[in-house]
Amino acid sequence: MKHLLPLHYIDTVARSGSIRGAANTLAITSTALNRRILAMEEELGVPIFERLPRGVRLSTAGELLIQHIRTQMADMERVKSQIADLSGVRRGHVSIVCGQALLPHFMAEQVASYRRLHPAVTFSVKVCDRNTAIDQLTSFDADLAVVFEPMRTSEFQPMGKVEQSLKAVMSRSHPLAEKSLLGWSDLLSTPVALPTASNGMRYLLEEAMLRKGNDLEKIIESDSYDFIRNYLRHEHCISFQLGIGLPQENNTSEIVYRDIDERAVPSGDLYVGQLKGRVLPVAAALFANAIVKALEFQYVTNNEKIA
Amino acid sequence: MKHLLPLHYIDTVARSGSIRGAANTLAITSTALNRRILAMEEELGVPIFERLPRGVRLSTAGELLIQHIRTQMADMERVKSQIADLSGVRRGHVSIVCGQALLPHFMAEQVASYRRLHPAVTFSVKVCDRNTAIDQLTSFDADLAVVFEPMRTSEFQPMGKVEQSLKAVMSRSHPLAEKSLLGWSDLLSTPVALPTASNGMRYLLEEAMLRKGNDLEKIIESDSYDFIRNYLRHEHCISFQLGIGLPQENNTSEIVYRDIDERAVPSGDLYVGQLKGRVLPVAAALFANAIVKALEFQYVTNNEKIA
DNA sequence: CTGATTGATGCAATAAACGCATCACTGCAG
DNA sequence: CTGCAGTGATGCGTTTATTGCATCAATCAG
Repeated sequence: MKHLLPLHYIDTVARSGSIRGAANTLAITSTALNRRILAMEEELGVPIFERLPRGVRLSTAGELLIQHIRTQMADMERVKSQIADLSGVRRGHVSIVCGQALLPHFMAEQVASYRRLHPAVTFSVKVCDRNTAIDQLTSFDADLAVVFEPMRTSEFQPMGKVEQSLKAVMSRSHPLAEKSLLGWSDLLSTPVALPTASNGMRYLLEEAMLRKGNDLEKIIESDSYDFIRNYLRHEHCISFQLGIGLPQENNTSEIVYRDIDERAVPSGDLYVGQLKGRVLPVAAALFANAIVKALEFQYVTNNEKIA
Repeated sequence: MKHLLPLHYIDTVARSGSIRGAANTLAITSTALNRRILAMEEELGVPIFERLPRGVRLSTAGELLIQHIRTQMADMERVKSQIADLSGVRRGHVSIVCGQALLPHFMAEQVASYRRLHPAVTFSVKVCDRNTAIDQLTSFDADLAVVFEPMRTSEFQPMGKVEQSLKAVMSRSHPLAEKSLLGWSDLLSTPVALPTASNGMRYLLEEAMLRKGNDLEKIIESDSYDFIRNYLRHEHCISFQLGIGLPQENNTSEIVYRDIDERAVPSGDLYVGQLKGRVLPVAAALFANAIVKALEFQYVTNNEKIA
């Protein structure tokens, strides 16, 4: 959309923190970009950016403006999506942020099955912790967020939730692999590898430790589940995973998953949500419905397994 | 704002119903305007307007787009207002629609006293019935609406309300002028001049007639209070007015106002409100607060008079 | 049919945007 | 302190996009 090109320019400068840098990514010269910004500030009557010796930074007025700009750009996408929708083709782009736990199996399946129905819809799926997830929503970089135990904030509007209990992950040769249900004392008896503090699971575990009054033996901390899972094969320790992140069958694998007693570590809530007050593009709204449905189904089958 | 000039063009064409007509009001040639629209439709992939033999009309896609455009333009005004606000000067423009009853005294006082505080704020005050008031809000032609007994709709978001009882208006020489409180039988005993059906007072009266089972003797119907008030001097009949529409003192006037028994015609609610979900410009929001306060005060003094 | 009105289009004139080279300024490393 | 690398601002010639005029095809009222 041509008319909001100037807005896109400003957005890029705000993100890049420098006019020249933004001009580079926008594939225009810095002079052109600089002049457009000067013209915009002229129109507005106040500077949008503060000029620093090493670039620019949004002024207070710029903060107000950039929020408007991002809202408008996102809303234009929604309108285009709705227009495309009423001409029959369901097209558009859905941008999702979610925790690592969901990515490998659940999200991949969901995206794939949605794209089977609507091949014209494209996706971008980004991994991030629950703090930045909210930021991504407010800056309109993401349409949907799927996060475990999200921070309480007025910006986040839940569209669905499902309870998720933690599972213990360990090598098949680990002594605790003998048991099918692990208690708190079991968890204390072995070293553990944990995700980083911004992770929702970590939050649940910290809370459990606080409540029980004794700490787990943390030997590894990493933001990569892959790394942790591989490490489990080298040393006898355990780690954790959400039920939804488990592969379907694990009979042959070297890595096994075991349930944890609810009384040891309480289960937490997995939320699907969007930015509060925003009207989502058609494709994003429909996909959100789909994963909420899928989560509810997963919840039911989970409970059946328990029962 | 230059970047939303194309949007303003489309809006004007939509309102005017013809490209040439819109080009005329925009002070450009129809060629230029036509081409901008063609370019926009090209970008969008679908036509915005249906081409009729005698002009153009919004297509379905155009309806979606025009709503976005009006939202965007109004929101830009809000941002500009907020930016102006943080640089100290409180400037901006407030557009109000309200029923006839409020205009002559109440609204004039309110606008005047607000402008005494903030001379940089300009006003436009339009009179319309309660149906079109909502339309004016949804099309962003008005920021605020002050209406009596508004239509129930999800678009209207009340910000304050005050109960208003009807007063009877008549010539000083009218027989009923002797009494200080009029009952239903009094109203039946004389011809009446009524506002048109879209008026809120009329709605209350129709409801009262329906409930009582007998009709008032309607001899005049007009959408001009001025006309009705003048007519009262030529024929012995009565009309109605809201308490808030009364002049402060009426001792010397040829026209007098009398209370009506609540049991005859129940009082209705006067609402101040805005478009649901909209964030108002600073000036409009502050002015809304001011008149809500003023209405509450008026309500209190009214009740004191009654007590 | 005739005249008036509508939106679309080819072509030349105009206005806006762009890119290059350069300046003035700041902070950092030597 | 000095030179260097990085930043945003500015003058000028060129390129691109936009505008306006004249005109066409289609439609409708009388």
